Amino acid sequence: MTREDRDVGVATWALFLRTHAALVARLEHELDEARRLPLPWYDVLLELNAAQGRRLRMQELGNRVVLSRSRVSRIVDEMARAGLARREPDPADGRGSYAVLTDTGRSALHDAAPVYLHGIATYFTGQLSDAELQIMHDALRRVLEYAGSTPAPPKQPSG
Amino acid sequence: MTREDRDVGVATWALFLRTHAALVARLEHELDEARRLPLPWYDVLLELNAAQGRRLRMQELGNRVVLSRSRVSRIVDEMARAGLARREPDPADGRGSYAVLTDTGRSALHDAAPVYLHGIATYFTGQLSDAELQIMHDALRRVLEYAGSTPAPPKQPSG
DNA sequence: GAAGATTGAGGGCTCAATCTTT
DNA sequence: AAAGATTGAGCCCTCAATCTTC
Repeated sequence: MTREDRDVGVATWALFLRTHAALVARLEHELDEARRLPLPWYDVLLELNAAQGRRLRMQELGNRVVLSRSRVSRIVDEMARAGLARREPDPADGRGSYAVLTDTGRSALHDAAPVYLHGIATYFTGQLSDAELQIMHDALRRVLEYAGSTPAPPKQPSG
Repeated sequence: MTREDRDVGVATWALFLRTHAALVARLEHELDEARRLPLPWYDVLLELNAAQGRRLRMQELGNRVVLSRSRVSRIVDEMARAGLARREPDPADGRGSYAVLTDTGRSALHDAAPVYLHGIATYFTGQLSDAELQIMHDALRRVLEYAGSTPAPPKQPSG
C-alpha cells in the first residue's frame, strides 16, 4: 500500500464518520418532523414486524437494533405505554419475555416507512450509482463481518 | 432503479449503520485500552494539532469534531485539567476563546496515533481493496456534500 | 450458579437560557 | 441586539447490581 493509499484510507474513515453523523441527524429529523417517531422506535417496529410471529425476545431485539438489553427493556416499556407494542412472557421459559408488535404498532410502521425510505432514497442511495451501491454493500459486509468475528470489545458481558 | 436495487439500497444503509457502530466501539475500546484516551479527546488533539498555530476557536473546533459547542466547551475544560490543552482569550475579540494544544497534548497525540491508525488499518482499510476504498471515498464525499448542502436540521441555532 | 431480564447509577451529548463583549 | 461562549436541565445510552427462573 502506497503512502497515498494510506491517506485515502484515513480520509475515507473520516468521511465515514461525518457522513454517518449527518445522515442520521437528517433521517431522525425527518422522521420526528413527519411522524413524531424516534429513530430507535422505528427500528424496533421494523424488527418486530419482520420477525416470526411479530415478536422477539428482548436480547434478540437488542442485537438487531444495536442497543443494550437495558435500553431495549426501557424502550419497549415506553412503546407499550404508547400502545405500539406489548410484553408477553415466554410460556416455555419463565425467565424469557417477548416484545410483541400490536396492530397499532404495525400501522404506525406502515405510516412511517415511506418517510424513512424516502429519506434513504434522497440522501443516501440517491447520490450513488448502482455500481457504487453494490460495491459499498459488499465492502461493508466484509468489514462488518471481520469486526464481528474478531475477539470483540465485550458489550455487556454475560453476568 | 429496479426492485432489487432498492433492496440493495436499504440493505446497504442498514450495513452502514451496523458497521459504524461496530467500528467505533472497536476503536474506542483499543484507544482506551492502550492509552486511556476517549475518542473525542483524540479527535480534539488531532484537530488542534492540524490547525494554524495549534489553536482553534471553540465553534470551529466543534464543527470539525462534529460536537456541539457546549460539549466542546466542557471537553476542553477537562483536557485543560489534564494538561493536554489550555484556554486562551482572543486578543482581537474579547468574546472569542481559543483552545490551544500544549506540549503534553502534542505528545499524547503522538503516543496515541499509532494505536488509532493501526485500528483503522486493521478493521477498516485492511478489509478493502484500493479500488473499493477509492470508490467509497468518492461516494461518501458526494453523499456528505449533498446532506450538508440541503436545508439541514438546524443543529444548535444561532442564538 | 448460570441465563434472561429489569432497575439503579452515572456519563455523554444536546438544547435552551444566560452571560459577556461587540 | 447579535455573536461567541458557558452553564443548567434533561434525554439517551451503557455498565453493574439485582431479581427471578432454570
